[in-house]
Amino acid sequence: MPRRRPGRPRRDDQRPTRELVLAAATALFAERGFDAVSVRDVAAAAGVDVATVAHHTGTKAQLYDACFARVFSAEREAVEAAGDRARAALAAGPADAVRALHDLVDVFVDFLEDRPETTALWLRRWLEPRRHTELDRRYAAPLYAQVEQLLVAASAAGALVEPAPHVTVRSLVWAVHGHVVALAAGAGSEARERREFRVFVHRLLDGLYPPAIP
Amino acid sequence: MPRRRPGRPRRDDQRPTRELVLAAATALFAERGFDAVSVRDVAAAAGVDVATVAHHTGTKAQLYDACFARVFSAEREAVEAAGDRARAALAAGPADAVRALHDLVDVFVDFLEDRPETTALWLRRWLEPRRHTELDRRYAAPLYAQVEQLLVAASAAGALVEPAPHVTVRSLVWAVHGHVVALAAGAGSEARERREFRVFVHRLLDGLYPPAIP
DNA sequence: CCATCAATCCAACGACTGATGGATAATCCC
DNA sequence: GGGATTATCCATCAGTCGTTGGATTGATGG
Repeated sequence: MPRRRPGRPRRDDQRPTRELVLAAATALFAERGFDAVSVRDVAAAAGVDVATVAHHTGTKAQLYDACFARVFSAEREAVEAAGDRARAALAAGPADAVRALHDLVDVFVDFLEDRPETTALWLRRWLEPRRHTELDRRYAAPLYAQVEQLLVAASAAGALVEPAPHVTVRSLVWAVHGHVVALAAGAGSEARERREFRVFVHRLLDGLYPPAIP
Repeated sequence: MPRRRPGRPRRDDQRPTRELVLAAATALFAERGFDAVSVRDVAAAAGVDVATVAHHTGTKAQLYDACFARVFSAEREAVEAAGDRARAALAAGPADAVRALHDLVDVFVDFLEDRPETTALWLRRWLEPRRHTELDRRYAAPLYAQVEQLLVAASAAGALVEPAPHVTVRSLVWAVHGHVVALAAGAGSEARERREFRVFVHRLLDGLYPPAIP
């Protein structure tokens, strides 16, 4: 390992240092949590010095927040893009709306399956008593509202009263998180688990909110 | 605050010290997690010295494990007691089996609503990459198997093929955890949230596995 | 070519961590 | 009563933590 001397190397030859640090920190925080990761760990994983981490991302808490903002923004963008497609289908009629709802949920499941660190960070964040209110407002609430709106629109003649849509959406999201955690634990065939979970989700939607057009 | 001198006070006048320490540690670990709680924090919360904590519960890791064993054993006992009642009803016929299934789920929801620290500890434990396999084997798997067995027995003529029962049970459990976290976040009326979540759960069961006798 | 600035590393500070050896006092058993 | 045991606290150790001041090197702009 060539010891790098102080000064100013590493520029333009690869990704900016800040991105290196954020990627390394995200992986570590997702795996071990805030308190079990030291800034020195992050620095070592990124191949830089602790002071360089501080220079680019400030304090440890700010680094943590930056990781969250990065991951959750990606999630929200993916869901909102699918939401736009769903809203377009909504105008076409209830049958298309039902299909759009299922597509939206599929996008969400696909996203979290491909990026398990998102689930890990979500769960860790929910466990922080101070943070999760702000988290709910900035990321969860808009996402939930989108699925909820689609749920109501897709229900038969909009006559949806119970179960309350927000409860259904929340439970669905948590079921996905549980699915991702189970996948990470690696019990059984992964492909089969993925398939069966999708069956569950779609049956759940159809069972709770029967399509208007059978 | 009367400074206690060394020696041997506190016996028989209240709960044993070990129980005091475990209760304090459980509350702290559930709220902040393993790494954010120091042994000194636990000692202060229990009103004893750090060395006393070590004397009764060993190292910090052993203390953590003791808290888990205590909480999860209580959970398993509650569910198994309800499981026994359910198995008794099972012999009476499919209609009673359906009711027994709903009762079992209600017991589970009640338990976690009353003891939110159980959910917090579960989630934290799932996030530990090394631990959750053993956790799954010792606590989760038997619990899941019990609900799963009841699910199959309660389904119409046992013709249950999909969605796979274990996926349903896992999703149900995670939905309950999400419900408890949302309750802790304190959004909206708590009584209403509890009621609506129960509606959701029972509709889910009826929708996915229609009772044999309508 | 020189002044300015950005990026990096080294070294260190004070605070806190988990753990433990040893002193002290109450209880138990004979 | 007196030794043995148990329970408690005090003091301290070595290690790690997050953070920062300052030195060093390269790029940039005139």
